[in-house]
Amino acid sequence: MVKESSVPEVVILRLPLYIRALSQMSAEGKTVISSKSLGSRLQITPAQIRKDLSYFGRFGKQGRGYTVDSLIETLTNILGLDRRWNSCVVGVGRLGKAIINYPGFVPEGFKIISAFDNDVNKIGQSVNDIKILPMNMIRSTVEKHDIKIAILAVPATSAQNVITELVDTDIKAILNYAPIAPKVPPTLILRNIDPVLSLQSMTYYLQ
Amino acid sequence: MVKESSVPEVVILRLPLYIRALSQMSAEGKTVISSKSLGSRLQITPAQIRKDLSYFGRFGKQGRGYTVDSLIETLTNILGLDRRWNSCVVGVGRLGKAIINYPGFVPEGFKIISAFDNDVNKIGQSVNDIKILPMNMIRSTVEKHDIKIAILAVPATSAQNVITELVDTDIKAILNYAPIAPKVPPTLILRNIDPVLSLQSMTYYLQ
DNA sequence: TAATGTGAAAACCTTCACAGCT
DNA sequence: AGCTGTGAAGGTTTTCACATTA
Repeated sequence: MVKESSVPEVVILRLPLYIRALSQMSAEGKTVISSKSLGSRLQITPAQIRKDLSYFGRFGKQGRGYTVDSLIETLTNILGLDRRWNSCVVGVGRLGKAIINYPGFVPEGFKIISAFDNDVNKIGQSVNDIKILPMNMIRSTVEKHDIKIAILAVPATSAQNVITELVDTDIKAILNYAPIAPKVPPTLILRNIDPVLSLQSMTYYLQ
Repeated sequence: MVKESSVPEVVILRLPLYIRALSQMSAEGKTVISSKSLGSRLQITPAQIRKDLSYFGRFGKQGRGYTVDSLIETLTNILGLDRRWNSCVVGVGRLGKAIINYPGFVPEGFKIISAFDNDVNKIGQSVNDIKILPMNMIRSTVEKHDIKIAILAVPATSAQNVITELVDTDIKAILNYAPIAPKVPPTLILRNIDPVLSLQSMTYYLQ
């Protein structure tokens, strides 16, 4: 059987964590760190950090550790975070508005270009200088502005339908806030943000 | 070595998903389902569902499947979702307000009882009928109202400090929205909601 | 017949432990 | 001396496959 990629997904999920911790350390004036010190900050074993990094190359110096800034650069590059990723918000209810407005919600590099909604009263209005467009303009807008990421903030009841619409566009990744487990073709990247699931599993350990 | 619990955490994380899908199916009028049909709705293999359930008992009937409503009840009971869980929001900025206001953000059984902030201008005000209290009242309020869950929506810079404060109260679980990997004692349950990490790992697959 | 429940196998991920480099 | 990079070991999770039962 052919493997899509040889890097485990769990490893990819940890890389942004490394970048974040390294950036803090850089801000604190550290120039070199060991896997041990990075690990203790993140509560991850040093061996795991070294193993994770080893999937991509050999970035450390034996006896010394890693150069903070160059490791940040390397990881940023691996994840493709050295480019700008245009995104859009679909669904401009309370949640959608909060997402568009929340400063630092969307980090450097992720630019929200447009917002879509089906509510006739909302269309034409602006949120944080982003004009709300009708849903039927998604396809053309996505194409025109090279939007690759959709942030989905519609009610659960319409989420699957909207996703089916999105599949038909140039959107390549969906950050889904609707509390459903949507079906997407394997070519599309999907991440779910689902605080309710987190709450509902925590209680098991509280009894 | 002693195992804390014999049920893998991944299994616990999937149970709320099962409840959700089963509830939908129940609403659709289905009374009996097989692991196959439940799995196809959630894109999980039937074997995994059967294995997961087998950690807790034998709930199915060979040749038939599972009774939807009784499985919902069983899982709800296992997770402790048949009780009410009092919670509080710490940090009433834009995000905190959105959390308090968002309908269905907090599902049945999770009741937000109080909100805390350190901003003198906010203290005394109400959001969605919940009065904002000063931080130094957390300890007593949590005790008084039997609050077990804290939803943390403070800025990243103060998150670790607030968590350290929370550790000293009767709070047993934290749903953390701050973009940090906080250190908590192993007695406290922690779940992080971190959309930024999700975005930053998605891009790896978009290149 | 149709589907569960479950040991055993396979796949996957983490940790160990140490050779090797600075 | 100190720390990386990495095969190998160990542990965990998923999948297989089938005996069993309604």
